[in-house]
Amino acid sequence: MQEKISSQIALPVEIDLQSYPLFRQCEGVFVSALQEAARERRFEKGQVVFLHGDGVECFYIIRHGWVKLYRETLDGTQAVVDIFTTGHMFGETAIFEDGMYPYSAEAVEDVQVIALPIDLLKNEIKANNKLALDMLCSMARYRRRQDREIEHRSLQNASQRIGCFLLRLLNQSEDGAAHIHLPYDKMLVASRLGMQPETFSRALSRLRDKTGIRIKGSTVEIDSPSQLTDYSCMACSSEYPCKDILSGK
Amino acid sequence: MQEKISSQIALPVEIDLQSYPLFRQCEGVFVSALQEAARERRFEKGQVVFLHGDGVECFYIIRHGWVKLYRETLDGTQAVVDIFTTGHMFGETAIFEDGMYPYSAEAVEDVQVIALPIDLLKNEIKANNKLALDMLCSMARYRRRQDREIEHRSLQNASQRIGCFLLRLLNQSEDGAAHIHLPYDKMLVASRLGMQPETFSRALSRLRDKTGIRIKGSTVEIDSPSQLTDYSCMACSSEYPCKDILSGK
DNA sequence: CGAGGGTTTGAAGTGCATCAAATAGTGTGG
DNA sequence: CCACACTATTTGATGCACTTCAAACCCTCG
Repeated sequence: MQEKISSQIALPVEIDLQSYPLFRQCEGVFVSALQEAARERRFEKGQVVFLHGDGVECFYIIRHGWVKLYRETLDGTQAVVDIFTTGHMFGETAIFEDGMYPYSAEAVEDVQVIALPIDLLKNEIKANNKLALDMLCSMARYRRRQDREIEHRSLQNASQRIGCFLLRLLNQSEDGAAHIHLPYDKMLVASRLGMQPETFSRALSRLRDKTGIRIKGSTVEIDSPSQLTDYSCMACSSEYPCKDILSGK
Repeated sequence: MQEKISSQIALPVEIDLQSYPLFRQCEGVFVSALQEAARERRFEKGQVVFLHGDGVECFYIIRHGWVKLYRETLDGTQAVVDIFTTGHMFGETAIFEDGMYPYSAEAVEDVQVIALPIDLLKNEIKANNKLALDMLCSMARYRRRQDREIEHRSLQNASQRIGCFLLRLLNQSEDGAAHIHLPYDKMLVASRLGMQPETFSRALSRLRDKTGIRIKGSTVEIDSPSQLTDYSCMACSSEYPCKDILSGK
């Protein structure tokens, strides 16, 4: 399934970097240098953006589409680290690694990204304290997310994890919209939540029976979100109900 | 088991802060301000250092003993986030939280810590780019650890997790010492690894049978560490054999 | 010695994974 | 627009790993 194709389009691109939280406070010189170096690249579904261990030159901002970050064990099992979409940045933490990406990245569907040279970021962080602070905040946010992830994996059962996942999608859509659309196919949701597709299917049915949600294909209708939190957040140590940490980009 | 006793000793204390990686590059003024504000506190086994959600005033450096960081769910289950000993720092990430500790801390055995006012650190990070960079590195290190933790919990079985834990203890003792002592009681090791004490006991026996280690009470003798890596690192996506990330303080 | 924890062992239950097969859904070419 | 191919999803059956409950053992310390 993984193909590495080097014939991606890499064109200069117009982009308002200062609309991204990390660069909001940055000075014009740095931002214009970044903007000048920015290149648009497109990847088709299944294409690999970079592989774990590749030498690092760029970090990426997603303009459109979905990308999954994953790692592989010696025996070939794939562990999905995370799945990102529009507005999210990835690969930037390689600054603190020894020049290698800490995971692989693959387009989950056709995706359009901005590639930015990581050296520029690295140097600016060294020189610009505000950027360093923003980066610290962003890493702290990520850290909270990871902490919660670890907890969820050990304390929540499959149905509760799905419920929690749905609740976070609810939070992201401004209003508490009563029906939400799964962002990508169920197999991928399953791997994001660390379970098998079969388990996902069964766990989702169980969740339906317990919380009165309705499922039509990849759409989920939720009449009473509180019933969902009651069930899902029971085994979670976060504040009740769970505040969305995911949305931080 | 949790008692909150406010009658801890809090005495001024002499300490060479610059021997800690985070402060190595810091200027004299800041370091002496910190040193002046440093207070020694002792906690007996089972005593609570702070609770999740407490207002944050201090962060801590462990001088001697063991502290566990944990969170609790609504139904009272305790999830051990981590267990730290001499030289480690904890509570400092509260800088990026909204004035609350993100977990609770409890002395696992009698422990001696240095309490330092977190405001000083917060202000210095804002002013001192080098400190911010060191903090970034430290968070990146933590992040790698967490990433690996998530992976281990989903890909390794109980015996492999124990094997991995032992290997990290081996790395920490400079030579590849052939026998190591469990740092705290088995119940706690079990919860650190996210399993039940009974599971730990059984999994350790299985590990013994598979890798030829010998177990005498809380001492483990390892003749061939390579046999241990062969078995434990099989299900892990890190470089083989697993490099120690834990040791970063 | 005896009480009380930590640790081990046994038996039974639960949840998820795995393998296998049926079904639904999607896109393709005719 | 239909039939076909292919993939995603669901369902069933079974197995394994870990948990849970219970009891025995062991160790330490008063």
